[in-house]
Amino acid sequence: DILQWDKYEDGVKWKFLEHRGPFFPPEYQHLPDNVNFYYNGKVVKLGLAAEEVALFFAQMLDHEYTTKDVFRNNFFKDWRKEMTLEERVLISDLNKCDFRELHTMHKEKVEARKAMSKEEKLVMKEANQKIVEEYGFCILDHHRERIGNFKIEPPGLFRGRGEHPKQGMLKKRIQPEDVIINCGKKSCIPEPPAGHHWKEVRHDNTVTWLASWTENVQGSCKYVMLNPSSKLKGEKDWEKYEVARRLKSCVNGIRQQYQQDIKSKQMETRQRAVALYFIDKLALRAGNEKEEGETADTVGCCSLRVEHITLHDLLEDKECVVEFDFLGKDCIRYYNKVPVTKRVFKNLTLFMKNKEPGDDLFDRLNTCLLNKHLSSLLPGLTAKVFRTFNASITLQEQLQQLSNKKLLSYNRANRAVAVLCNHQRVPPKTFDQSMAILQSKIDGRREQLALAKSELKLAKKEVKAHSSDSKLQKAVQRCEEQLMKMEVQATNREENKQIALGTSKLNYLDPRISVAWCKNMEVPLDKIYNKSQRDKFAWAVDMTGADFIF
DNA sequence: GTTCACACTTAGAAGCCAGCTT
DNA sequence: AAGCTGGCTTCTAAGTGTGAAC
Repeated sequence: DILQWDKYEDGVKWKFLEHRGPFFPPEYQHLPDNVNFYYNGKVVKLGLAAEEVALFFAQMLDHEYTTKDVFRNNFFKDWRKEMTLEERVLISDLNKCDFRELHTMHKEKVEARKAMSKEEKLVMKEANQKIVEEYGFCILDHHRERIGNFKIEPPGLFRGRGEHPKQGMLKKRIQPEDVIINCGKKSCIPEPPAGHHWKEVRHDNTVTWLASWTENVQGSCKYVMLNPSSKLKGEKDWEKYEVARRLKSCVNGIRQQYQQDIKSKQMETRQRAVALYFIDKLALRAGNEKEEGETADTVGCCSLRVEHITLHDLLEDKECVVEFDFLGKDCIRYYNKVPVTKRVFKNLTLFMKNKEPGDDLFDRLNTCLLNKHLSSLLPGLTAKVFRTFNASITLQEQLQQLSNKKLLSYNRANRAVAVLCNHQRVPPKTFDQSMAILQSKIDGRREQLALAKSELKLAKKEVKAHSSDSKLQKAVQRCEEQLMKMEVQATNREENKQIALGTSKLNYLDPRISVAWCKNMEVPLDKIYNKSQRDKFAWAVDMTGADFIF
């Protein structure tokens, strides 16, 4: 059933689609009378609009964001737009604003929520479930499917990543009048909230979204779409991995070709070949152009600048080393020292000749040209397929090599992929502390084991009575098992310190590799995938046997 | 060609909660 | 019973890639 993804004519994604429309956050309510905002030491009663935005800022007072100049300036500028004329005349300096009472009130509210009784929490939970039940599902071609993000994003202050020029700007409240509904012609049209109307109701079955609106900070479109567990998303996921498998069968030829292309007389071809070499070898992202000043300064392969690489004829006993140092997606730093072929090295020297640090490394190349070339080599091939392919093939090879210690091996293999894809995380604040605790537990257990062992020895010597013997034997065994478990946990945790495994698991690793491995190793699938991951990969669980090869 | 709009995937942070220890 | 921790969920920003308009 799942394999019928091409059952409709070109571009048609569904025949029937019915849903309740998105769920809107509650309207803002005025602050209680005893909570005050102060300007220049004096109480100022703000109007509804200005007060709401003030509270957004107040809530973030503990966050580093509110100390940054860009954030503060953007916030203040947008906040003033929400003020009445009178408020705007009065409030001209953010430094004279005192939000502390609002901040305290917010923290107390959070505390109060935490301190709720079990019964109260249950009431809340049930109310939430009712909302999910009502708004969280749709009917798509006879199937009831979960919607991913059925809630309209509440207003707040924009939190960009890294040095984002728009951080702190006001993200405005979305009204039904801003929202486009997409549903089937023959379905019930969702009812807008009382007294409101939709911006538009359309019936476009060539797209998969159920509702959309334009966000005011970046001017981009936001969509309400299905959950990853849905059939529609599952089919798309399966297709993605099938393209990657097709790449596997012709990657040798493609590699030979770009090695040849590096010698081309055409500069464009040579740049394309070197870029592809990086994308294949280092799993770099494509690197689309970005509008300057609109977002944080990040790059991918095609948008690398001269300042992002340093060439070393010799570095740490290796010849022809390229040192990469740049900010990638989400401002995650990519730092790597990579020995490359002489030919690549010579070309990079040439590409950098007579250029300033801020100039493009590949001045004749962009992602469009690269992808056009790739799709001529294999239909459906684009730059990002290399990431999927290299991630999945790495997992498969690693699992073959490390087939001894089961779960630890799987995590190691997963980790190798995460390192390749540069999926990082900030180590948890309490990391060192919790490692120390675990270590002391291990030490304690080790002592216990030694004790149990010597007791057993003694018992064997002194008494021949096997009843007490087997009891001690069991104690030793249990101790050993627990010790082993903790040691594995410690190794895992240490090796995972700065690495995020989730992203590759969810987006790059063909789940059929993992399903087949579980079957072969007799490891239960839930040791590898939690509930939502099993739901997302239901298609793979269904179709995969122990003999699957990527 | 170049730009822009659009639709969709990929991403880390933050929030939340169950289950453990103390 | 309270506090902590780690895993899971939610959130939404930030990418990729295509096709139409200019």
